[in-house]
Amino acid sequence: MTHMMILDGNSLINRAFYALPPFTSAEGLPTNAVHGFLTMLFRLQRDHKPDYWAVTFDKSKPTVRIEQYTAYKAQRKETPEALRPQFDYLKEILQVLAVPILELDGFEADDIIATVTDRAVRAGMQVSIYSGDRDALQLVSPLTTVYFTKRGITDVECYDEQKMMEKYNLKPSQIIDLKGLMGDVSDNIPGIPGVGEKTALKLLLEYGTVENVLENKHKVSGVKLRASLTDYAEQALLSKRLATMISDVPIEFELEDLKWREPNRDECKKILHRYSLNTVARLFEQSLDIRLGNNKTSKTSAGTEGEQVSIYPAYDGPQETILDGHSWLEKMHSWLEKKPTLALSYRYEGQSIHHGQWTEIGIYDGQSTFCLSRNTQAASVINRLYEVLEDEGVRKLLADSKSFYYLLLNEGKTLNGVDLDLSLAAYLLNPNRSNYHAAELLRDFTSDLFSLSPAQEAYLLYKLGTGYVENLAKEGLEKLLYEIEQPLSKVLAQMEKNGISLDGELLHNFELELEEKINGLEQEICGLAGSKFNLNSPQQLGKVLFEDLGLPPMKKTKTGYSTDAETLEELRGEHPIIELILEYRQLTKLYSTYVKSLTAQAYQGKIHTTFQQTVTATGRLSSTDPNLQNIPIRLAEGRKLRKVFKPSQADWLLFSADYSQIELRILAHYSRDPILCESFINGEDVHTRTASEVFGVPLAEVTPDMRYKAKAVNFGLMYGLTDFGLSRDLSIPRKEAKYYITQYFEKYSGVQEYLDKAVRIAKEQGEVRTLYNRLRKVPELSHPNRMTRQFGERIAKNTPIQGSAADIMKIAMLRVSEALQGYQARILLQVHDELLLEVSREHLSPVAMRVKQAMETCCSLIVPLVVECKAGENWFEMTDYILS
DNA sequence: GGAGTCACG
DNA sequence: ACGTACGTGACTCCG
Repeated sequence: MTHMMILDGNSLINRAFYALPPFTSAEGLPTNAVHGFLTMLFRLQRDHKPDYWAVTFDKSKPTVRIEQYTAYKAQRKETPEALRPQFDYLKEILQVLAVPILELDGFEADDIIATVTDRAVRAGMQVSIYSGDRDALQLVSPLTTVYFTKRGITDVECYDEQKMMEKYNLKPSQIIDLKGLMGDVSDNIPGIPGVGEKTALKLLLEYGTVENVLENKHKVSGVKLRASLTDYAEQALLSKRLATMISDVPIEFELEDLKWREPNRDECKKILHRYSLNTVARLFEQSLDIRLGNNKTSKTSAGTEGEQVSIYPAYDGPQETILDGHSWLEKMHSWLEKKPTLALSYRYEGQSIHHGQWTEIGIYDGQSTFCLSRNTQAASVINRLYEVLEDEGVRKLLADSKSFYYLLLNEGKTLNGVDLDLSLAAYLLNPNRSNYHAAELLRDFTSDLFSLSPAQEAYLLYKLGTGYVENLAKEGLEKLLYEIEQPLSKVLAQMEKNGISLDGELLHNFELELEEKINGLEQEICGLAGSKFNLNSPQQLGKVLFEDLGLPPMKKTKTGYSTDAETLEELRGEHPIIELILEYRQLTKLYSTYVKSLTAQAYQGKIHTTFQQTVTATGRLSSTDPNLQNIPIRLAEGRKLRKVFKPSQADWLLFSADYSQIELRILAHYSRDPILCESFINGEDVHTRTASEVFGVPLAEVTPDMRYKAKAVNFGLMYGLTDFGLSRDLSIPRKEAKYYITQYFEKYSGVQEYLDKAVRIAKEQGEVRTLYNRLRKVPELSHPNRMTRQFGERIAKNTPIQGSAADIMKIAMLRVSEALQGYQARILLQVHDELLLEVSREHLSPVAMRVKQAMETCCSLIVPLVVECKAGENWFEMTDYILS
């Protein structure tokens, strides 16, 4: 059985510190606790050979339990001077040892242990927990054993269910009841005064739980005890809650992150000797040898070794079939005839997909696996392969189809007949994963991860697909996948391939201009400050402003003074330097993030971004390397940068089509609020109408300021508006903000009802859905921390809106892409609610009409969808394009 | 690698 | 009393 070992770092390092005499490294650093901990760790590695392991730590941030009970752990002594730095030494060493560390703000090591245990047990693993804290005993189960340090640190006592019954007459789940009654001095959990271990155990033997004890308190013998049970009932229940480990903390990790990995032996020895841990270093080598040696034997003689067999199967598919050129042609001929489903995997060379060439393609055809290498095959075979790939009838299953489309586009070929893209499928099933690469997806599925050949990978993807298809059906995600995401990846690949052209000369001029201005500002600012310092360092800037120049600090960050634009804006007028710094910030941002990076990333006059289809939790796309979805527009200086984006050919134009107020329209659709719907149906300016409603004045009397405020309310709505947020954004008192919100919801009561309902249903289901059934789980909604729960509520309000807008735009892109067939026009970029195209002048008129039409009709809401079109010589000079 | 900052919808 | 609007990506500093 697969075995996971979890060590409670805090608890064990404390034990080690007190158990060992103080000794120090050659440099004089205290190392006794580190020594003790590592000795234990290596002995465990040697004797138990974990398949997975992790060390958990508390973070210094307040824990969730403080919220419930402020005295929690209040009694705890300060960490001794000699122990404090050892946490960092240990973490540093663990990193080199390739031992995973788990910690999370706001949660104790215990909670993380509970969470990891829960996940591991669900995955069928056997878990051993090492701790000096008796709390951990609540996790004991048939699959989970707790090792409790007795004397010293390496001397441990093993607790399973039987042992607990023998020793305490308790089931694991009753540990929290025990704490609830007797409390815990070290954590300052009160329990019931006068109730110690003996009484508590007696009560629990009879009544089982705290609740049941309290219910039957009249039956309990002893006047004093009965009185205590009455007086401290609440306190007992609270104590029980405090003692309960949280097994669903939002810590991000994959079980596979915790897999035992072989560390770099030399690096490990080096760092251990640096801390003068020579004995430990010897133990390390010994334990590593045994761990590695054992690994080998368990692989060759799985089953006889017993313990070390993974729950996942090792690769058990067909051996790769080797074909000569002639047999390849025959095989591919038969595929074209019989139309099997092919699972594909691919490898490529080159720094990125955009300049890459595929090198190997692994194929599984339902019976045999193959691998085709481009270098060793004749052109005739490769060309035949392209025929297979382009054959719509030969269905394909693969991961990250967008990249494969792109690699084929590089060859002037394409891919047809994609049945299942596993990356997209996995994304729809859980958009919160961090990684959707083939290798990563297969980690859920097989223990053989390191040396998969393309052929083996293809076979495993095929098998993985079966489970995905079932789950997609269960979650109702098939249409979204097959009709939206999968076809879209082909459109995206083509957009990336198209790229967008840059005016290199103009860009260079920008660069020179900015350099000059920035240099000037730098001089001026240093002059005013009276010293030379690094303007890019918020820390140094804070010191100059708030210490040297004595300006009043407004906000603080974790690390010091805040110097963000909002803060500086308030200080404008206090000192001439402020204005210059704001300008410096603006210009350097333009320079380094945009001008410099675009210059560096241009390739033959074009920029090819990557659209990420599996990144956001809401279903939006994202754009990277470079990000072309955040090119400046709001401020005039930045906006000018858009001049450098131009059509790729003479006599072509850029054309943009953007959805007007798509998110508010979706809100209108969801809520069916009469006023909001009427606004859109009548084609009113929605912010003006909101202002009129909120301020109670006729439409004609709405002032720009009123409209501005109403607009902020409308935006805020979709994010889960708070008075604080609104007041900050509008620089108005909170009371005023609150008043607007109240007014808004009074008028737009349908919106309020909808948002409340959205949260209620999300809480019931633990998830939210979009118009096209896109799924996002929201575990935050049932989180013990209030802040986290409120965050979950905002997600529940926002995701259906943002996500539905994303769905609609994706459908629109498919429709637009079809509508452009036969025209001199290409889609270049998508910026969430805007599509940027390039089109020949000649075809501008019909293309504009078709694009607008496609976007406005691709989804039918109870309010109209409206698209606004612009055209121009570059992305700056865009003027409204009125359809004739 | 995290924190701070800032660009976009 | 506390910390606070949703979703992203990139650059710079600094330990």
